[in-house]
Amino acid sequence: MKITITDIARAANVAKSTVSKVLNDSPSISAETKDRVRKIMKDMNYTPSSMATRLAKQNTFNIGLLIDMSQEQAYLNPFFYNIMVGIESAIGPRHYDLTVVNVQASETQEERHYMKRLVMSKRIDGLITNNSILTAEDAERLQKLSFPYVSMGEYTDSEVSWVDFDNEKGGRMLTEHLLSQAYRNIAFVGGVQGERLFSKRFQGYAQTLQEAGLPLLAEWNARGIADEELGYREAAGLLAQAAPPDALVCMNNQVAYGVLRAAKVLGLQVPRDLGIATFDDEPYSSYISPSLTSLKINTYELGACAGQMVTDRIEQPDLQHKGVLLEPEIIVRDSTRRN
Amino acid sequence: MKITITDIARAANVAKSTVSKVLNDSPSISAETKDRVRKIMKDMNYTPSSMATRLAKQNTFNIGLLIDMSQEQAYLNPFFYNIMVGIESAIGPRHYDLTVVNVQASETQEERHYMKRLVMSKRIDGLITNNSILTAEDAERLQKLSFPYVSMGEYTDSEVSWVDFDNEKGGRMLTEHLLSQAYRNIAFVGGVQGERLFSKRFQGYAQTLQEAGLPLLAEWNARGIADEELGYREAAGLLAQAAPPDALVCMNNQVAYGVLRAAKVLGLQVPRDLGIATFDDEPYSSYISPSLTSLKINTYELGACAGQMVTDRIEQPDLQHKGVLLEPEIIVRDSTRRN
DNA sequence: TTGTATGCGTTATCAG
DNA sequence: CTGATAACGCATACAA
Repeated sequence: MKITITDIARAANVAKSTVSKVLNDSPSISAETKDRVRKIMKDMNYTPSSMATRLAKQNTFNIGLLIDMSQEQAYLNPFFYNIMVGIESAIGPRHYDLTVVNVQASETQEERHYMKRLVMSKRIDGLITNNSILTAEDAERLQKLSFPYVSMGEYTDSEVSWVDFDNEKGGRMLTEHLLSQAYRNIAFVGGVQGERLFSKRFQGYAQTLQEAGLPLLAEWNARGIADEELGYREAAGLLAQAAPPDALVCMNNQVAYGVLRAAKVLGLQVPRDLGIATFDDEPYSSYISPSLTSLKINTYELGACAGQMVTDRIEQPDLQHKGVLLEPEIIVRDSTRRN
Repeated sequence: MKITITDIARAANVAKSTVSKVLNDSPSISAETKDRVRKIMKDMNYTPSSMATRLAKQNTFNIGLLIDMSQEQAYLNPFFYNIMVGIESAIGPRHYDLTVVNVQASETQEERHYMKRLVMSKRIDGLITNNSILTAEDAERLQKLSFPYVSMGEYTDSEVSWVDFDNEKGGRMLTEHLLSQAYRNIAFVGGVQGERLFSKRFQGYAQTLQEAGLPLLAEWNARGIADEELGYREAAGLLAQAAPPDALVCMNNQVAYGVLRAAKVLGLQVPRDLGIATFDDEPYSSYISPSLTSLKINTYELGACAGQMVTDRIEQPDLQHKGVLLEPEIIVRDSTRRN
């Protein structure tokens, strides 16, 4: 037997509208009435129905976070928890909830498409996604609806609000650090040609080498899905050459683990014979032996920024789209420290 | 300019109620009418408002997942993503969404208590939480409301539906494995006395030793917050004794990392001089050197089970409460392999 | 300052 | 098989 605004109105001998105004702390209600009604609400243990409020107010105070859960090893998954906490830290205080939604490849079927399920049916007020999920087509549809959304991951194709880490700068930082440690033959391992994430990272690496007047040997540019196996295979190949590299920049930690294994098998001392620096500072990088020099991205900050941006756009619909680049941080550990 | 059920009714020359019945595929509507109305819905790009549907149907098709995001190193956090995917795999096909909610310690304030915010205001139809968040008091309140909820983590205090891994059996499995590798002086490192999780794990360890007729030396039962630092400190202490242990069961991976560090500092060979087996198989256990023998819990399965249970309870309110114990799996790696 | 009437977009209960 | 009308619980313009 649930109690509604009508019950409160009856008990307080006022109109429903008066109770509603008390709920919303309207300035046009006397202090006495407010106190009296509030006391009754408390006594009767009344909580307004969010469904009714939402229908009347035409908003949900709910943010959707899109994830493709079928990609088990996707770029951001190991950091997912921190991202989520970051988002929550930004939207929670503004009274938004976070709904996590699975977007499978099977979603191509009209029926279950998230656009219909979430956006058109008004299940959420705003959307956070990443650029691997949000197609250009969907971005356009969202814009036509002027629906607030933010992409985690740079987005250049169209007018989109996004936040990302400066991967190009990250490539520079890792490479410059290796140069400072007197490594001179530096290769880049992992990453699929054409992939945005790879392109940026590689670009930073390549530019730094060029500016230092060092060669960029084509055969060192190994490419493939960035996992442990690739790291091992490519490193083994590179290090068996006549003039092998003396340092490697790895696309991610998995690749670095593979590289490390290859170095062990070949009897190379890290960091003496081979320097290893990697993108992404996974929680256990420091427990690996030798501990890995890596590029830390503050995933909490990434989420917080995305949450901030999406609520901003909800509350100020005419806001200009913008992209935000966050600064990475290099964590120097044993795998490159040879001074 | 959004279109509603009224627009469709007008365009199709039928009553709103007829359109509603078409939406719900009511058997009392002729096939012709259905086809005609559906075509118009498609032409006009109509999607029903979930807010209105929810208000009318009095349900939300939304499951809440409670997390205390302030506990950064909480037990389940590293596995959070998998748990979430597991939950989604169970509730998604049943058309439920997942809302992740932050429950801070500050929640003690009446105002923002999740009970009011989520349950009383009918923002969700069911709740998944873990036993470190759900107080006995709240459990009782939920029961009085006969609100569907499931605890991840064993729950003995009251009538609660829960799912957990068999931590006692896990303790047995790790200890039995160490015995099979001819270790005889086995200590247990990490865990706070009185903590449910620790008690179960320790119990399995202790019983196995007892059954093998081996002593359980009190001074080896180190206790404290289970992190890397504790692992290092306690292991260093234990291994400096006159009759040091030849194997350690670790409360979690962090502890094991600390133990490993201590062994290195003391110049002990793992696994020859010291066997190390640990609870929880974090993703990078296998990259550690030596790779860690660990107890893997299938976190996806844990989430899937919780999701299954909560939707079952939503759809069958009179279901009996029950507890489910899932089987862990031991992954034998180098840190204990000395045969 | 408070009350009345109407709207939010569906579903559900009856008639017809 | 279809339609009119009343819920669902709250918000809001307009009156009083």
